[in-house]
Amino acid sequence: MLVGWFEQNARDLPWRRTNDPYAIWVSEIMLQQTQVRTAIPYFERWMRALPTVESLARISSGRLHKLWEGLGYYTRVRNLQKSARMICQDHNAQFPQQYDAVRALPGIGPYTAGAICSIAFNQPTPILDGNVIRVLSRVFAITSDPKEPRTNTLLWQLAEALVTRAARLSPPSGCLPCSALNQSLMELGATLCTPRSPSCPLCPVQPHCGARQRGIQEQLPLPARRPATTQRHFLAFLVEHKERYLVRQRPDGMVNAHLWEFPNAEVKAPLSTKLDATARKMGLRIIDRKPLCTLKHSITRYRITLAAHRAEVVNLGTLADGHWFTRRQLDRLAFTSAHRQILRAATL
DNA sequence: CTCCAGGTTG
DNA sequence: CAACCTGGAG
Repeated sequence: MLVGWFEQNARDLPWRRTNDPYAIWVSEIMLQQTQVRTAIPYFERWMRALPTVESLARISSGRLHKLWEGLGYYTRVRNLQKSARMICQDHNAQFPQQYDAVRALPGIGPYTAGAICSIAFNQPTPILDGNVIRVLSRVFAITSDPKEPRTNTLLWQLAEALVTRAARLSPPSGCLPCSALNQSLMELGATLCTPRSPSCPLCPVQPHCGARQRGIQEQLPLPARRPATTQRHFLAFLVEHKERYLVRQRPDGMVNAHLWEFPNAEVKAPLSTKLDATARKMGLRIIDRKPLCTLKHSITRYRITLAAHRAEVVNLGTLADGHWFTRRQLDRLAFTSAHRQILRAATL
């Protein structure tokens, strides 16, 4: 019934048009922490640029990060390449099919390993992501915190029982029952069994849904409590000289590692009286005290306000890690979303 | 505007 | 268990 609904209502997504485990792996990594709508154009561009594991293993770091620019969580893309190199070394460039070998690749945890093995290889491996947690919490009316170890174990057991039963039932010919079952659960969570205002009247499972019967579907699953946020303020400087712009690359091991950005510094106060002093410390002088743009963004628990100002160079030696690039060259570098926005504001 | 969602890692 | 990032919903 659920699978029947899925076969009638599945969205036509690019990674559903392939059974190449490499493509399915790439799509699953992109879909970690990322909305389907956002991932689609990235996936299509990626598969054109890097159609095989070997091409991923060989691509330069710069081009690799550019393909991921704007998706966030950039360790994902470095883990993709690290895994591709492991696959070339240890698996003869063939994507492994054993669950344990899949799980051993960096960036692949229990969810992603289960998703790849079930979707690409039709193995009865369970999956439990945010969508499935929501669907199972509601169908089985689980009122305890899904993050709590006992409840989490129960949810994994339910997911496993469902996919195992799907494998056992004699399938209609030409159907991949484990793949279809797991994708059905996720599709239901993504389209009908949504976090807020679920579309219960359209749901194929509605007659069997414990939460719906009790009228508590809107309250499940129990929301996670979130950490307190911290305000932070940054000043960034757009330095243009002879048609070139001053940028730097963030070092390994920090937030947004390997991505490019404009020179910037954290300041204590939002409307900084330290604007000139901050610039001077970096060997720069403010041209226009009116910001080129101000923008807000968040990284984990930090709420960041960033103001960008045009500036000029006073002392070139102070910014040791600076590089000068033309506008055209900047377009080939991977920037964080915040700094890509500065560039857009500057050259619009 | 604020709040929220979301897998893996160290 | 905190850190990682961005886009979308309300």
